[in-house]
Amino acid sequence: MVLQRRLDCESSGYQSAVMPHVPRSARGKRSIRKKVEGKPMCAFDLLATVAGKLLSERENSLASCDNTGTSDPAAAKDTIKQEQIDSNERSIKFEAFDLLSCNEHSKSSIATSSGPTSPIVKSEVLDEDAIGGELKFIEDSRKIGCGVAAVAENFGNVRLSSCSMESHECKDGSKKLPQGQQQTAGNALYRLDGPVDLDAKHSVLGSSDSSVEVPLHRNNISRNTLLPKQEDGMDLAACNDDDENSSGCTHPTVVTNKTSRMQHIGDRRIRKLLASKFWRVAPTMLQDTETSNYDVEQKHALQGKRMRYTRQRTQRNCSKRRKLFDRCSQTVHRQPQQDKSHAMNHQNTMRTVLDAVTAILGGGLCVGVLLQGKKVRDDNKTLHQVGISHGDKLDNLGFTLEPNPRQSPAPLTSSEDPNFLSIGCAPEPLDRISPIAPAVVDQGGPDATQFLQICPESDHDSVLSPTDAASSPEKTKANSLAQVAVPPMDTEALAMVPLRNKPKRSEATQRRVRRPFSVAEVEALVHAVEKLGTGRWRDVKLCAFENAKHRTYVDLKDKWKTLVHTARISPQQRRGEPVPQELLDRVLSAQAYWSQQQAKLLLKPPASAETRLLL
DNA sequence: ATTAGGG
DNA sequence: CCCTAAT
Repeated sequence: MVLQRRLDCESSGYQSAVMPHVPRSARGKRSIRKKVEGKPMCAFDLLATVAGKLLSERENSLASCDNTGTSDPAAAKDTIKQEQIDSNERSIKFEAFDLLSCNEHSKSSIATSSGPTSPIVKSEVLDEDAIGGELKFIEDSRKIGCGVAAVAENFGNVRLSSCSMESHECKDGSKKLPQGQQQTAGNALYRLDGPVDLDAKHSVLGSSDSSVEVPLHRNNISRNTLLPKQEDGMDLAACNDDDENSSGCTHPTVVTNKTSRMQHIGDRRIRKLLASKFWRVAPTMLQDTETSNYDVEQKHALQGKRMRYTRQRTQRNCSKRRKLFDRCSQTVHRQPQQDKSHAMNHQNTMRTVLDAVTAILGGGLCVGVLLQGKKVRDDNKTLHQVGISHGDKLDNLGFTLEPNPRQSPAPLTSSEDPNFLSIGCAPEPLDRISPIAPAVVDQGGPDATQFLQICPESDHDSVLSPTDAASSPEKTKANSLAQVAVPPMDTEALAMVPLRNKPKRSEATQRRVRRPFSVAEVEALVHAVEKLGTGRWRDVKLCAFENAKHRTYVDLKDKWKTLVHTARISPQQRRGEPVPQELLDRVLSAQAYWSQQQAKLLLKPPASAETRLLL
């Protein structure tokens, strides 16, 4: 069309005006971190406390009633004893993956006492190329989720202490962990979906270095959970709060806008499926007692819309489960991390604990916690807020058991969707590996070669270039291996243990994780808008962000909006990664130009015929 | 599904 | 980023 011609950015006559800064209320939540003193009790501590009491009591009652529950707490105790010896301390440092993936004995004991055991699903994972020669393993999902129970069962002897998500905590260099510990933090995460050999695991823990295990299943994690798929050697601790979506890995490349819209839509539809199906799995793996998704953000839950839920695809899943992870799981516990760990523990809410216990009990029982005789009502309160800390005597804690009104058995949906696997195993959907024409889309503008196509980040950080697409054997390999339609165990799946009877907001919609635009992305956006205009966001998306799955056209439109705003305010008022002034100037120019064009069109549409002829 | 705008 | 109305 007429407007398609390249924009001449010169002399738009627009002068940057310093606009009053409008504070954004929505911002900064993330940066608010409570400072904690003392030793707050974390969710798992309380969990162990309550669960221990509950389980022992339950056991007693079951035993008296004669049952088939041939529980074998001995095994669990053995394990813990060993740990105790190793640690040579009064209290045991227990890692999240220990809790959640330990021995089967405890699991079976729980399962037998609370109903039929869940069907066992296996996941097979292989990811060699990306990691550089790692092992393949098979694991039983039933091994998951038993640790808490095991610990709880043995609570009489053991006191748990746990810690927090180190790798997600780091926000800047100052918070960086020493090298060795970064590794360990990574281990904690990766090993969550790793083999379930307790002894071996502990030996690893005991040693100061365990680099061997670090890279395990990076792909799986990155897709299913939070860790970004990066080239190996990625510094876990270097990731910021948005680690799982670090957008800095955008690799713009010259590419032809070849993909048809049809394909685009189809792809999206598949991703929708993935997004929705994925959620049914994790709960199933753990207990067939409770289902529904944990509602993380109540605020949005009520207004949750189907589209909103599905649209966000894996990314959303990531963030959702990530949050759960933050609440419920921990990672390696080491001296220098104690403070931070406790800070995180503070954010464990009562609900976290209660839900976990409830899930463990599995029987239709609802657990409540009594603190000094008074029932803790607000589940959303932090343990600290409620007044529970390590300093307190555990005697102050009590519990209640109530019949659970709603017991909805989880549908064991181990998806049949072959694509389902691509989330966890396949590095890339096949439709993304299509060959790419060498031609460059441009009308011959001066910076034709600069036209950017933002490439997928969340899935595969590599640039989608012809060479890249050509040499990607791991893709087919991963796909071929992806025979079992079950996502690999991952940290977040484990963290999904705590489930709540949540009638409304069944979708548990959650805000997407924030993924700031990189300069490269801005560049691409600006370029595309310069060419296409400000009213064709779908085209902009297709043109410059075709492969950036996490950028919707709405995102691009919004980004443009903020870019315009940013360009108009003084540099001092700007935040985040600084955008080159040159880009901002182009933003203003393009904005002015296309606004003008729009105005012209509105003013004199009748003359259009003649105008076209002239042009 | 897209676009446009307010929040 | 989210939410929605209007296309």
